Amino acid sequence: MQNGVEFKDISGFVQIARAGSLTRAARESNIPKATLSHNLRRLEDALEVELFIRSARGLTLTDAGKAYLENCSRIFDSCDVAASAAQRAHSSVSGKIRIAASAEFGTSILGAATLYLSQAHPRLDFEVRMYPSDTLIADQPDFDCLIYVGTAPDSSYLCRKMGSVSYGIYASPSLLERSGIPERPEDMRRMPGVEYSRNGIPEVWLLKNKDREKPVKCEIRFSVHDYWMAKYYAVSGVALAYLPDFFVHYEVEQGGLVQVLPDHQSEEISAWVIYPMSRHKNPRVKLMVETLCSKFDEFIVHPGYALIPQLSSDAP
Amino acid sequence: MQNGVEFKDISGFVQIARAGSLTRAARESNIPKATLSHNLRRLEDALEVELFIRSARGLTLTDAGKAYLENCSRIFDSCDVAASAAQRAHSSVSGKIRIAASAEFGTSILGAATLYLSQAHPRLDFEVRMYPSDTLIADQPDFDCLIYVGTAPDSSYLCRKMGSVSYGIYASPSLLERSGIPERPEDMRRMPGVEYSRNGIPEVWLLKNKDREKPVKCEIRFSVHDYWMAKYYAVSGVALAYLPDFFVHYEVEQGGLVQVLPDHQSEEISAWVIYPMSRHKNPRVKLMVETLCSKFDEFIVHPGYALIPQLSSDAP
DNA sequence: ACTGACCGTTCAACATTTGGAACGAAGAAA
DNA sequence: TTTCTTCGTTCCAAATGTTGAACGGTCAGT
Repeated sequence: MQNGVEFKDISGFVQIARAGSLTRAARESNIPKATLSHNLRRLEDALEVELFIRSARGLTLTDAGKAYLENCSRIFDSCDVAASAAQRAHSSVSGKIRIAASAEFGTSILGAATLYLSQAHPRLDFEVRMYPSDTLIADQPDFDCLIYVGTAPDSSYLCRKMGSVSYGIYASPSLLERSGIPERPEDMRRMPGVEYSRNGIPEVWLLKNKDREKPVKCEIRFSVHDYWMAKYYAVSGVALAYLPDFFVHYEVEQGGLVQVLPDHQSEEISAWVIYPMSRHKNPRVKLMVETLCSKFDEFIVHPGYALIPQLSSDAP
Repeated sequence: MQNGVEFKDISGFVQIARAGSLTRAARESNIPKATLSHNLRRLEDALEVELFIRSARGLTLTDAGKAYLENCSRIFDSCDVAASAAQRAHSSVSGKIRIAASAEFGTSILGAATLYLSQAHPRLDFEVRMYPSDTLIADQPDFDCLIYVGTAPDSSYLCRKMGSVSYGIYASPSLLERSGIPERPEDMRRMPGVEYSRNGIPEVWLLKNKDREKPVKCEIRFSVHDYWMAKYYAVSGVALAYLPDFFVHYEVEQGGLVQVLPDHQSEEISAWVIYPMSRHKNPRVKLMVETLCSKFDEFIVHPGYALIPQLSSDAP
């Protein structure tokens, strides 16, 4: 490649050659004459060839100029080919989308969402990554989008609210049969519970009734950092668990779990889809985000998996 | 074409992609990291595509980046093709060379030189242009080179000395027979002469003998602005003429002219080949100039044409 | 945990490029 | 002839690009 030649020089040359004069080219392309003149000179110097004969009354292509001109369209074509190849690769709704979520959301929302998208867009592949809920977002470096529940995190990411979830306290019918059905939060004091802790900090069971929200306590017998484990203990009838409603939708429907104090629910907690802010919109990511947000409510009630109550572990 | 993309950006991208990291590419290409980083960003913005995934520990090509990279060599190839096409057209010793000279030199030096070159370089064409000796150089705008005798002219042209010529006074044997052979310059006072004038200024007949140079006068009966006409009158026996030696070489050899006062010659007068100074060397012009300079002495004694004495006009 | 090497980005001083206006040359029109 | 128009080039202030050094982040090896 000739040293110092730039695209603008070549494109300026082509315009001058086509227009037949520097002044006309300047008018047509809205580039000042001075600029075109400078750039043309630079091109000639780099090529070590005079492209035009400067007569007093305008420019005339030399033989070398004609030869160059004939080959210029090829240059632009090859650039366009390369650019559109890159853009096609970037913007095709195909290829892999890397998506991460904590385990409890993964199998419910993500399972349903990716299942849906995989059918709507056959050329889209998925790399779904579950991470323990106590992992920091920053530790998941290479993802296209990530699902997060709670307070919106770090500002170096874009957050979009998908919807909201609320929590309740759930127990298996067998547990309630044995210990009785609590009628007030205080009644749970002596009942066994499973505690979910994130980053070592136990989750507080917040319940709201008639605009008053207050923490509820019970006797913690299990501590886990995975909602699946918490649900497992609840379904098994050994503990109360504080769980997202949608996460136990199926188990409730099947009678494996019942909500304790149904009129005491947590606040609505926002569920976010988070994606790195990139300077160039990626249609794959956009599609994923749009889909998650618009169909959140559908996805949430169709968890892919559920725990079936295991009667064998029901009684000691 | 994408707006603002330049070659340096693309070539920087290729180097980064090949080197695998920005730092390594910077080291290998001696372009600062900062420059590569900026240019890469500019390319990505113009393409509206992310070419690399920025992980903490280096850059990784995206699918789009891979697609772009695969097409980049084509871009450079097309540029090289265009550039070398232009250079070939410029530097081939073929095509037309436009050369100008005053008439008396044209048929002698130029005739021989172009004849020689046309045989040595079959693909070289010639456009030979004669002009009256009193025409200004500046009036000959489009020429590759021009032959000029006398003081070196305008500085906006390159001048190269081919050699030198000297002048003498010539007459036909018949004239000398009638009027007698002069033995001193003063003896020509009453003899008829033909005067060459350039730009309306008569040429002075300067003769040098024993380091003393002085103007010679005779009775001017003809005034011309073309050496061919002057020679014509001399050969016809109606006038003395002050002519370049080489220009009458053939006529002297054939006995049509003899030199009057052979030990009185003019100073050596330089003959120049003049060509426009162009920023880029043209091998055709270079060849022409070299040939004229190196073979000047050969060309000068082989004039293409000569005047044959016409006896019919010898006597009234 | 701490250090050290290495990564890409940012910053600010510096260099280059750009572009409106003025210029000089040259044909056309008066 | 003189004037007018059109051409490409040159000038220089403002916009843009370049780049060495400093920076914040990450990882491998103490």
